[in-house]
Amino acid sequence: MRDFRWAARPRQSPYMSTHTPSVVPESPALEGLEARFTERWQREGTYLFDRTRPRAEVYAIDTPPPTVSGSLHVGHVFSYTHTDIVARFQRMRGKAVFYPMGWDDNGLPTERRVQNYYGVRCDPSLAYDPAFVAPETPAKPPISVSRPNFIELCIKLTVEDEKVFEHLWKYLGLSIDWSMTYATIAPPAQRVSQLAFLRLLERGEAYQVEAPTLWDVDFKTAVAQAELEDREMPGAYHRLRFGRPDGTFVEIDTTRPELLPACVALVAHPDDVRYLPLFGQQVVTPLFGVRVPVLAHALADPEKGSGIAMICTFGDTTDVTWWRELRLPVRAVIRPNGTLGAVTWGAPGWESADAARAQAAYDHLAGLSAKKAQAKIAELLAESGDLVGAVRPITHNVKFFEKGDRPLEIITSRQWFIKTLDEREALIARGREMQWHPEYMRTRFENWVHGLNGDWCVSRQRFFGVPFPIWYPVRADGSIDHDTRLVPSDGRLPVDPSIHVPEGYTEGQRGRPGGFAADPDVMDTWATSSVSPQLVTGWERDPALFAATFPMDLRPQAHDIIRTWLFASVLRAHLENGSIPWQHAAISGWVLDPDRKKMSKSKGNVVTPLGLLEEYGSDGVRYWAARGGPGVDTAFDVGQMKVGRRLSMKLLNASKFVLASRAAGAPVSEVLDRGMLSHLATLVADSTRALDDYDYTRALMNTESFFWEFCDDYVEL
RNA sequence: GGGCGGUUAGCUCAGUUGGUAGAGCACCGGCUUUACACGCCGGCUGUCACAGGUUCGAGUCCUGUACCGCCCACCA
Repeated sequence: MRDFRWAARPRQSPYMSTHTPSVVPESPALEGLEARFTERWQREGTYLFDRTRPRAEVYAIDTPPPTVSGSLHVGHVFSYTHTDIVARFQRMRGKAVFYPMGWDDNGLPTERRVQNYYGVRCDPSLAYDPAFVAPETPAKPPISVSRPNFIELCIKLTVEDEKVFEHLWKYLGLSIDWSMTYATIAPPAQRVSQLAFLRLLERGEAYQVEAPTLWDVDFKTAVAQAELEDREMPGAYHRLRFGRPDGTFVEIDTTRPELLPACVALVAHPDDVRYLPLFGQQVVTPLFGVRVPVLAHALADPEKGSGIAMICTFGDTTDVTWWRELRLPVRAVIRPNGTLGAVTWGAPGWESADAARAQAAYDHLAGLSAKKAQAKIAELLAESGDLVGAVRPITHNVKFFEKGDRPLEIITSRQWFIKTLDEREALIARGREMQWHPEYMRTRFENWVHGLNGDWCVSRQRFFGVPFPIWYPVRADGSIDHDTRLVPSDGRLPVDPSIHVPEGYTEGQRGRPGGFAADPDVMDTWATSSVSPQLVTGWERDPALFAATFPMDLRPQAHDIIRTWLFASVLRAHLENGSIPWQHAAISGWVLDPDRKKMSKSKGNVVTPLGLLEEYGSDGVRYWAARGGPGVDTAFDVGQMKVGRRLSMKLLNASKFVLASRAAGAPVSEVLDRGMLSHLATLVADSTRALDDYDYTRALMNTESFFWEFCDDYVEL
């Protein structure tokens, strides 16, 4: 009990105030409590962080900044309630709780929403128009606007979205310090993202390279391994025959015959006796007459298809591995928009035994999407007799960008990467420095780190995000010297290189020979949100605050973004600060609908949270949320919210009774009283232990059980 | 193919070192006119997914299987 005495608190209890007369209402009600307490907490600064306290007395929380352009759903209410329980517990323990809120407004979801909401498209080639005003209703056809204008609209809309979120969080009763709110697109966040990036660059931990990259053909941007998902898609095996020097054929199976013009080799397993005689020989591609070598590589699976595959630049990530390890040339046909580009057969790199025939065949394909080209080339191959047997439909997993609509392609492009592959063991060690709630979530982190197969691609060919603070000199011939980087001094950050000018240059030199060119890309949304611990704790901005709050205590988040946000945050703190970003990672589960499916917008089963809060009371909904332990997926259950609402009413009524009948200052002598107090002491000890262990569910169960006994037995007696 | 969770009353879930199966909701029956009908008291409900094993004793530990969910993988 001693832990809960009022004197131990840094400031007034949120629940008692000398400013409010302690009049016990005639008939207590839940209605209106949210608004009343929101107002009072705001007025009294109840949850303001006390930055005079030393690190040991601080509990710092790295709250997830919700994507404001996304929809609010009960999943948010669920997990943010869990964090709030921890925050309130730590506050009761006497800690100064550092509990800021952020808004994630970067990225594709915002761009998509702005495009639809205003009827605009971003055209980076246009100049900024200060007089531009968005139309009242979405323009049709969409108006093209410059990147700065587009970003203005993104900010305008996200500000509105943030108000809706803030109202919900306040109504829900989250004990956040609203004076420290940040937005991931605002200048302070941009500055930290850019500064941290420049530090990576200085240390050689970020680099730029032109290489095959996973690419979304609709968004026309590179994407990272962490943003991939597999989807089951119909496909079809096509068996193609390649000509051998002796006039016979070798047959290969492929699901992507449209990449035949991009074929650079055939490959089979080195131990595959069927193909031993072929290794080192050359074969000729059908239709295009390209001579390609037959090579051996252990990744080729003798069991799959005919056991020999064509390597194309690039059909999938295995092609990239083969291409790299077997040192093959590039013959790229897929363009960034997903169509087959123009090719001059017979030109260097496109040598053919029969260039005229190759050109004739290819002209049927040029300009088509991969899907249409596939059907067309199947026709052409059938006509030429090079398609063996019938096409065999199958269902297989195809890689998609998680927000994308068409399968990913692999396109060679210039991208920024952060070194991760070399850090794998160090990251796993960092993961072991942290405590995970529940513990088994650590395994997911380790599995992900072990499964990394490349460095982290952090550049995106998009508009609404943090730009790379980089320019390049333009050579006398007008080409861009990507190997020389012009970087701004720290004091100028944040910069937008498409608006600002590198030191020593004038705007008139932009894009001119002898002048400069801006890096056109923005950072991946995770590249910016992964420095949220540094951003909120005042890294390189407020040394005293940083010393008092970093490394932080808690990162609460959902398990589906362990591979993205959590992983990236651990990486950034490891590289930048040589430490873990937080001591504890609390991983919340999902809210499942009654059919045990994840509640999601696409399934149309999302319930608006504010409506629930109004119907059952914030306390009723929080009660339901608190029953879902760390990591545990929890069913959406209004029955439990009703129980929570009843419990809240009971609490008010019992309080009314006790407050109306309390005896002042009398020593406790009755056995009945002493027994109750003894049980209470045990409850407090157990609950404190449970909450220290992030087991708020157990604390709730025990406390609720005690409370009912208190009412039904002790109060009745 | 690899990994991680889960499977306990009609529903939602507890069950901390192995010691006679629990709560809430729902259902049924009573009660209650001043804290609370948003209440109180009582009752009904289980091959603890399945099969082996360890043990005096297994919901709990071990092995395997099935199903559900999630994550991952170099599925031509």
